[in-house]
Amino acid sequence: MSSPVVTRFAPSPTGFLHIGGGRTALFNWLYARRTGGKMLLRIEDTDRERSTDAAVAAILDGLAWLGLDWDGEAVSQFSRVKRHREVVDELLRRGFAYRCYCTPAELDAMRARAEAEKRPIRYDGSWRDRDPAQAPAGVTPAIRFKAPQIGETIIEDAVQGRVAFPNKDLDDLIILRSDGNPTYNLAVVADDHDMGVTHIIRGVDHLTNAARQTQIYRAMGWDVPLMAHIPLIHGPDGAKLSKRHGALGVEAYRAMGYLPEAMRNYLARLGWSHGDDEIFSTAQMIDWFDLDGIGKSAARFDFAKLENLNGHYIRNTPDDVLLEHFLAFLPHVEGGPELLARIDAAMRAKLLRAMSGLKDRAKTLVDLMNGAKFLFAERPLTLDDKAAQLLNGEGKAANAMSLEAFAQIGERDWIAPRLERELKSLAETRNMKLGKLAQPLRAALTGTSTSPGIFDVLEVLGREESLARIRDHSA
RNA sequence: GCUCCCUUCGUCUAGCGGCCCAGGACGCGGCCCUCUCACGGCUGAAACACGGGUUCGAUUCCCGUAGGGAGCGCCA
Repeated sequence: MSSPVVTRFAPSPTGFLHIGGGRTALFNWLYARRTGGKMLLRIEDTDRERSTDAAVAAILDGLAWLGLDWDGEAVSQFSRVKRHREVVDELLRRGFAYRCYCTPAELDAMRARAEAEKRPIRYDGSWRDRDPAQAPAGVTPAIRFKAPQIGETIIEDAVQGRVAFPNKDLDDLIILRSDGNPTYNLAVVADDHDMGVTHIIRGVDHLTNAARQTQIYRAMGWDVPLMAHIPLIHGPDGAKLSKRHGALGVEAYRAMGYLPEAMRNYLARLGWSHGDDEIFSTAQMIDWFDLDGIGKSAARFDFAKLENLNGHYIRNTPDDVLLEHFLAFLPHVEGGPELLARIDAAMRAKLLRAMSGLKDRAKTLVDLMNGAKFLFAERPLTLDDKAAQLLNGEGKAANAMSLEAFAQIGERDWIAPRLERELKSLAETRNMKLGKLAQPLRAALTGTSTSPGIFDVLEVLGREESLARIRDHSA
């Protein structure tokens, strides 16, 4: 009976939850779900200068939108500084740490010198074995970890495989700042150990940290959790995903009209695979997820594929559920709140009836919003270029014919199949192609050249509004 | 500069020595369907970075080269 899996997601609250962080969270969540374990959330806020409450809120909001939850309360790393200091003290007692009286300025100089001489940039260990009696007066020391200097530190990584770091390349890192606050690598080890974390899944940018952390675990005599360092996500151009290129917060993807389940599917497929499967539900994802399906190379973010996937999910979401998604989305998009304010019970009913026609043509909720605009439009409709072109003399004449035919249909019979029969028979008697009648109608009814099926448009708009819009543009 | 990692169609990937003159998906081209746009169906172009080994046999294993990435803070 092996112990239950405990994973954790540990973002630092210095900004929004970016897409790479979202995927890391997803992988941790999937692995915990898959194994029946837990996923913990820890906010790495030991950098008091840069951590903000707003960022914490943004991260929680991002996770909630992605549909990822965690077990227990979110832990603030900063709240655990006492314990971190205890660990540092123990390391000191055991001879695995020492006081370093170098000032930041001296360290900068050391780095600059190393760089100029093209030597590796490392702390020279000047206080490692120096007698503390030589400590300069008035300088509060930082505490450094006394790292092994020979041999190598091996990481058995579930994704990267066996990775060896020569110990001579890993210098004595600071574990407690001169102001008495712990640094990241120390805090992470103490917390992961105390929280019972069994599996650490995070970005490869932490791989070197993994080696240093392993040394601290060993010094403390603690078990090293299993690590899985997942590759990074690159921008469409292959460069690092920076704020300039698409390292957007997940809320930006919400505003672009993507559905959380499409996002989950896309993110899971980016760097992880289960054979040739492309589209899978969250339940399937949980069922299939495992660490050895994760690749080692970085992946580029491809909006075209995300869009395609999103379109799939939009089309396959039931109309009423999709309407709820749509309504929840509106507050986040430009022009959305204004639209939302105009949605009363009647408009809601119209949207629901139009939904099946609308969703087949939408790849994002933004498309859905644009597609639904004709429902909100007021007469006289403004026409786009193509619509205006369709409403030339010939188009208007066609509309006049359609108008005459439709006018004979009563309110009660104003349903798509009946309207379709009417227009088709009109086209037949006049020996016209249906398109010659339908396109001018579409232009008059929606102000555009593309829309859901014309008979559905007529039905949703209703008899009175439809006839009026056609009349506006008939000769 | 030093350490570590990566390299299959434009992109995401399957492949874990013969099933591969390399499969799927997105994107792109063509055809069909059709009231528009989508959807859908069919179809086409498109890749094992390069060079050496190992092996009866390499996309798969090893070593170089080239290219890319990550890390090298009293940041996380």
